[in-house]
This record gives sequence, structure tokens and C-alpha cells, in this order.
Amino acid sequence: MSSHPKRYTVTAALPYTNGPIHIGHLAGVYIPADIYTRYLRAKGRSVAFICGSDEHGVAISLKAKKEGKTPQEIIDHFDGVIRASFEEFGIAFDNYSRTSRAVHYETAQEIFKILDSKGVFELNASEQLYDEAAQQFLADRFVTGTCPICQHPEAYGDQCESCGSSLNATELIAPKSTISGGKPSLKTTKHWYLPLDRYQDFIQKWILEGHKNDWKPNVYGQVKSWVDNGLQARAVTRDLDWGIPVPVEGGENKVLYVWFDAPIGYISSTKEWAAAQGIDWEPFWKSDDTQLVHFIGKDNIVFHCIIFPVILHATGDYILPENVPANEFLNLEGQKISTSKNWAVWLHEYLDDFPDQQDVLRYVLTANAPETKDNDFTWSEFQARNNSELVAIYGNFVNRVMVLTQKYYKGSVPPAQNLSDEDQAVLSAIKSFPGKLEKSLESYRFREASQELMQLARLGNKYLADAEPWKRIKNQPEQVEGILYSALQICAALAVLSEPFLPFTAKKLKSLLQLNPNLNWDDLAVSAVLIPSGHQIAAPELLFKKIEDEQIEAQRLKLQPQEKPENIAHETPLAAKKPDISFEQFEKMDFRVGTILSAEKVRKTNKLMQFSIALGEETRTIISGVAEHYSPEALVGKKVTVLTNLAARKIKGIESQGMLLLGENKDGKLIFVGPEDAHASSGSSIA
RNA sequence: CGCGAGGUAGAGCAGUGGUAGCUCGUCGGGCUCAUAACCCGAAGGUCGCAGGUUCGAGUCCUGCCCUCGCUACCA
Repeated sequence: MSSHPKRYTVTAALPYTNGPIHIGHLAGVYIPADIYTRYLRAKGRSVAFICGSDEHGVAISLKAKKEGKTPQEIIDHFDGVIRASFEEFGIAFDNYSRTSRAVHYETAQEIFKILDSKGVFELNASEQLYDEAAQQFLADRFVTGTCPICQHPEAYGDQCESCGSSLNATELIAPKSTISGGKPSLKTTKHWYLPLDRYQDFIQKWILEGHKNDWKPNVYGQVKSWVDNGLQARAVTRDLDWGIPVPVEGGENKVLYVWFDAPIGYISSTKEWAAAQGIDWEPFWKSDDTQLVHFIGKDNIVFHCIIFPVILHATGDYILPENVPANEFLNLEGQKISTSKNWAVWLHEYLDDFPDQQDVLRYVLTANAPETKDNDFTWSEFQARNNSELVAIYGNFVNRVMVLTQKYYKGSVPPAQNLSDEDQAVLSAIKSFPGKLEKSLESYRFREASQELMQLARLGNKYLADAEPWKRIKNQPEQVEGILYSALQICAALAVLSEPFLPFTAKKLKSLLQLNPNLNWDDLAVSAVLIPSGHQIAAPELLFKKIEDEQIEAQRLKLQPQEKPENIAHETPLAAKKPDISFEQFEKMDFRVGTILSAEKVRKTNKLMQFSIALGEETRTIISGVAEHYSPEALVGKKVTVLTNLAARKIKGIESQGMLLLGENKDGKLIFVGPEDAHASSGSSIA
């Protein structure tokens, strides 16, 4: 702590503008980043807290096409929503930019050109699906078709969401362009590749050897896993019309890969901010006495620890992140947060439902932050943390002190002449808190820090309970002066130390105490007087209010996946009818009655189940994606319809020799198509 | 046998070789200044399972099981 960097550049992951912000984003990235930067400012450090909207990429153009809008309309809308909710929530960015702004185009293109001129890239040609009608290449997510594994009719080009298998777009049966609806063809295209393999040593030395002990295990382990498996060259351009044009010869009709341009957004946002401040941006990215920290979620580790650093390193004189404290994920009531299933708590809705209670959500998400593993957010915990910690411990302590001060001394801080040993002990205990908090905060342990803060309020409550000023006022009034004087010092310390965690509360408490605005973090450890005798404080006012069961119940109800028939009908139409086939084609298919002899889940998969099926004399192994709908035991003995002459295919190393016929009901549950009649015998043919 | 992280009281977490801890919840008591708040005490754990190393293992080694991620609208 004796020496610290001259300045800090702190980034928070750029939110992707195809949806609003939810509690997962807040807990994983924005709250920890905001706490960290508020703390640094409280210590008087020079900080640039940088963020912005990430507005390129396939998902946005897909969403735009699906909703019949332009990408620009989508990003303008969500940039507005996100920007406003961050502002109201108190995430105090120094600059919140957009990757669609000119400064970002220039910056990203310039870095691309530098890398190109240094000969860093490799150019490679490959075959990709091409939509003749739309005259463009199709990114994986622009192709749907029948999954070759589970026969799900709407698998994407990179993955089937039904069985979870990873796919190549070229493997899909009957691929279809989501743009024109037409059948794509194969066409050769070339792309610029960042040869990460050539930077293996660089990553090895920098992270695996240099940050073995100061980076979080999840981050370090993830990087190690990538490096141990051998880094691969990665294409950094795409054949799309939405994005930043590739600024070199041959780059016509191509754009930068969104993950190439997005992190550069940190740099362009810094430039934009510095220009507005009238200062030079370069020290924030190119000076060795700057500490760069990226706050991200665990899914971004590879981009921030490998790809972006390689870009910075290869470009030239940029510094590398000092730390990348990635958090794990937050679940909601035991389930993964999901936009499409509307399983989320949206920030803008929270702000409407709980006005002026930003700090409650900040506190709950900090106290239960997924720092070392995935954690669960529940509304009952939210209520409990508010009612039993913020209200009962913190708010109540402050209120007790203020009410007593009002009652006994008309709101004037009493004299400190007759301090007992206990009073002195409390006053010196206060001095130890800034150091404890700093230790936690400097090592990115925000959950621990928030609990240390709460300990200060606990200390206050215990002190009051032990000292019993309400009893002593009757016969030892001079001692009560010392007690309330000391208790008020705790309140003042709380006001200052709370600022990073509970900025709204800190502001309110400072105003209630009429605290000297010059009192700062570092004073707490040295100054004996935080709020002087004779100082007048305001009338008591509650800092937090109880959250009632009804409010929690209302939030829970909100979470129920809402049945909106018109929307569901619109969003999940019946599977499109397939083209007619001839009787001859149908006749080629050999359907038979099969009996399930055994069933077991396929290891390391969610949805796949391996069956042993009796077909008369013969027994076959068949894989089917039903594990989420049935337990293996329940299926043994069941009669099913089997397509027996489907070409065998290896799935997860197991050869599947046929296919089970399944239907899907309106809830999405898979139903076996099977002969109900117990007399249907195994192996008999179906026509 | 793909790789990474996690699996410690009802819940959330700390604890990396030396008598299992913290917060919330539960139960009992105290107090009454305070938002039925606060303070004290108690109950509650075979530290995922099985082996091994060690005088001694939650902590080190080996194997296995489970959860999450690497792979989707997600941070």
C-alpha cells in the first residue's frame, strides 16, 4: 500500500445491446467494478472507469431481421435503456461510449491496419455457406436445418439447442438460410486470422509464470487450459454487412469480428473521455505506471486474457492488464438466467419496482457475489439481507444513535471530555476498519469487504447494548456524553466507508450528519475526531425500509414464465411443413416396433440417452435426446417406433444404429411415438 | 477416460497440515434507545464418496460421483 500505480484504467465488460441489463450482469461485472473504482477515488487515486455499448455482431443483425427492424434501431433502443438504467443505478462510469461511434471505428481500424502492416495476420481461405438470393455468406447463426444427431428441425449452424451437440454449419441436413429462406451453397471465402499459436510463449510467460499467485484460480485455470491445449489461429474478420469494415485491400464486404472490435472499445471510450476532459489518453493505455484492470464474467476470460492481450502486445506499445478478476455466474431461484425464457430480474424493472432502493440490490448482489463459484439469487434472500442486515443492523444502529442524540442533546454532538476505557476502545477500533476494507478491496474480495463494513455497524450495536446510555442518562449523564460522542464517530466512519458499496446511503447519511465534505477515507485511520463536539446533526430519518412479503411475492409471480398465447404463437410457430416426398421415398424407410431393454444417460451430456432396443432377434444401440424429459428407469420395457435403416452415426463416441420417433407436445416435452397395444411384437414392421 | 472451477452446519460463505469458523435462519434468555429492531447463549457439520501419505488431513496424493462453465439468446 506504500506504493501504488500513478493511475488506473478500469474497464467493465461492454454490455451487448441486444437486451437490457439484468442482475447477472450487475453481480458479475458492474457492481464489483463500480465498488473498486469508487474505492480508488475515495483514496484519491487517478482513475478512468471505462465502458460502453457493444453494438456489432451477428446476434444483433439476427434480432433486427427477426423483428423487421434495422440493426441501428435495435442498438439505439437498447443503448438508451442500458445507459439510463446504469445512470439511475449509480454505476459511475467516467465514460460510457458506443462501438458504433466514429472514434471507435477509427481506433479499431487503425489497430487492424497496424497489425496488418506488421504482418501479424495470416490470410486463409475456407468454404462457407453462401446465400445466393441475399448475396452474402452466412454466419453460423444465420443457418438453420435439421440436426444430424437428434433430428431437431431447427438446429443452428454452430450448435443444436435440442441435444446440445456442437455442429458445423455444413453438417446440417437440409440447411436453410434464415435471411432468404433459401438453400445455401458452398463458396470459398478468405479471412484474416490472428495466429494465437505464435504467441503461446508470450501468454505462457506473462500469465502462467507471472500471475500464478495473484490471479483468481478460475481465471488462471481457464487460461492454462487453453494454453495446454495449444492456441489456434482465430479468424478476426467476418462476411457480414453489420460491423466495422475491414480497412485493408481485399476487405470489401467484410467486417471485423465482433470480438476483435469490442475490447478495442475500451480504448476508444478512453479516447473519447480524455478528449472531453482535455487530457491525453495515451498514458491510460501505454504507460507502465498505469494499472489496467478488466472486470468481466467467466465467459469472457479467453477474450480478455488471451486474444485482446495478444492484440495489444502485437500492436506495440500497449500495457497489459494487471488483473482480470472474472466472476462466475449468478443463477436466479435455482435456474440459469435466460432472456428468452424471461427468467431474469431486469435492472430497469427493478428500478421501477423498488424506487430509491438501489443500494439494497447493490448490497445483496455484493454480499452474495459469485466470486469463487456460481451463486444463486433468491428473492427471499434479497428480503432477508435487506430486513435483517441493512435495516436491522446498519439502519437501526444509525437511527438509534441519532434518536438518542436528538433526545438528549437536541441533535448536537456531545462533548468528549469524559471518555471511558470502553469509549476509547471503540474509537481506536474505528481506525482499524479502513485498513481491513482496503486489504479486501485491493485483492478484489468485495463480498468480504461488504461484510467487514457490516461488522462496523455490528460493533456499534454491541457497544450501545453494553454501554446502555438510556439507563445511565438517569444517574451518570456525563458518561452518556462520551458514549454518544463515540457512537456518532462510528456513524461518521460508516458514512465514509459505505460510499463504494452503498453510494446512495452514504450520501444520505453524510447529509443527515451534516458531515464535513472534506472528511475522507484516509482520515479515518488517523484522525481522532470525525464529527466534532458541538456539531449539529439533522433530525433522524430512516436509511432503509423493510421489504414486505407482498413485495417479494409480487416479484416471484413476475418470474413465472408468462403465458402470452399471441407471443408464443408468434415466436414459436409450428415446425414448418417439409416439402412433399414421393411414396417411393417413404417406402425406403424401414419402421419397426422396438422394445427398450435398457436406458442410461450418456455421460457429459444433458440431453442424450443411450438405449438398447430389441427388434425381434436383433438388439441395437440407439442414442436419442430425451434425457431431460424422462428418467432411464421409467423407459425400460416401453414399446417404441424405430427407424431402423437410418445410416449409423457416432455420437459422443457411441454408434447410434437407428432413430426413435418422438413427438413434441405444446409444452415442449418430447413424447414417444409408440404402439400402445401390448400385442405389438418387437421387430414387426410398421407401414 | 477432453479441459477448467466448485462440492465445508437448513441457506450463503471463510478456512491449504496441528483442538472445524463467520453471516443469515432456528431455539432459549436479556434489554427497551431503536424500523417487533438490538445484545448474550444454545442446538445444528462422519468438511461429496473411497483409498493413500503423515505422529496428525477440510487442507497433500490417487480414483470415483455431482454441479457449473468452456458451447446457446448470457457476465
